Amino acid sequence: MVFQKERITEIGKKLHQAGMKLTPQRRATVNTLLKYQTKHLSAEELFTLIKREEPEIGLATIYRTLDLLAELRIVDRVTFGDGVARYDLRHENQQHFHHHLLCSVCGKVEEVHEDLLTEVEEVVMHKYGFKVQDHRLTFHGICSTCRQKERCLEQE
Amino acid sequence: MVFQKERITEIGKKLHQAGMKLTPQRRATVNTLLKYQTKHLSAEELFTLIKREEPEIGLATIYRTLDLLAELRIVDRVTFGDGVARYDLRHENQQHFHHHLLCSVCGKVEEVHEDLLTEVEEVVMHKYGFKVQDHRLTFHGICSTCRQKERCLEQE
DNA sequence: GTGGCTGCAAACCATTTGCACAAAT
DNA sequence: ATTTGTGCAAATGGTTTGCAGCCAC
Repeated sequence: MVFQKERITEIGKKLHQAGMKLTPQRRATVNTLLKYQTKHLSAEELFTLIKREEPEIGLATIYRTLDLLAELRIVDRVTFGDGVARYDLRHENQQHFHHHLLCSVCGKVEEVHEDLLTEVEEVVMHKYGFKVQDHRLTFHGICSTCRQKERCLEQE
Repeated sequence: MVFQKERITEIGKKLHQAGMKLTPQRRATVNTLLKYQTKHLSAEELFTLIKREEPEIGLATIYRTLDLLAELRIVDRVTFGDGVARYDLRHENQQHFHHHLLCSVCGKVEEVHEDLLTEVEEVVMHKYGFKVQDHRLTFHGICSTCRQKERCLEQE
């Protein structure tokens, strides 16, 4: 990760603008989020990973940091229907939140970074007078890997 | 609601097909879901309402009924980011789940019943090899009412 | 020394589960 | 009789909160 350092500095700036500090705990949290970008980790999972870097950290601090980062729109909270919140780093300059493909066979979550919804949002604006600021889109279905496996089994 | 009775009978059939009964408690639950179709009620909210019809009912029964109805794809569980699950009746013959417009000012949730995503699902299929079975789409933004209010304030 | 930040433990609260009893077939 | 469903109370588990101490400016 070449960009990691600058990304953290940049996040540090955002924090300072909001009158807050980039403490070691927060740094470690952001670090871990960066390192496991597409993994959709829960607070508990993050806890385990962050401890390696910052062994004294408490789970509550992580929740508080994530709340903070969410408010500053640095991360987004996602839920996939199990009762656990997961945290995704918002990509830089990414205006809208990315989408997810949730495989109902293996549980894997893929990310889709194309926007795809510009037209749909036009419709929502014109037909419903609703000014879209953000969205959450998750497709449930079968991922390519699982589909291939299914085909193999059929051929037996 | 003219259609309510037949809708319940139909749901009763689905239950029987799965080897289960349409008990008074379940009937009351479905009734209430029908009555408050677009309200996105939580289990607790449903509990209060269902009690009017079936005062002896326990909250656990409602959770169990909702699980059952969700498995039979009669209702869908939705979450809007507060940690509470809400339950929406799936419309008859509706292949895909409807979308939601969540107003960040007043908190109101509107429903959008047009599909809107057929093209997007094509892309997901071809580019990612992902076979879509269902989706969850929520737009966050400002509803028409709140936008009008904002405009009035600006003019002062 | 004031204000934000932290760790810990306790509290919270939506949901689930165990169990003994009831209803239906 | 066996299976399915129910109400109640207790347990669960992710998340939040209160608080005393800590750190930086």
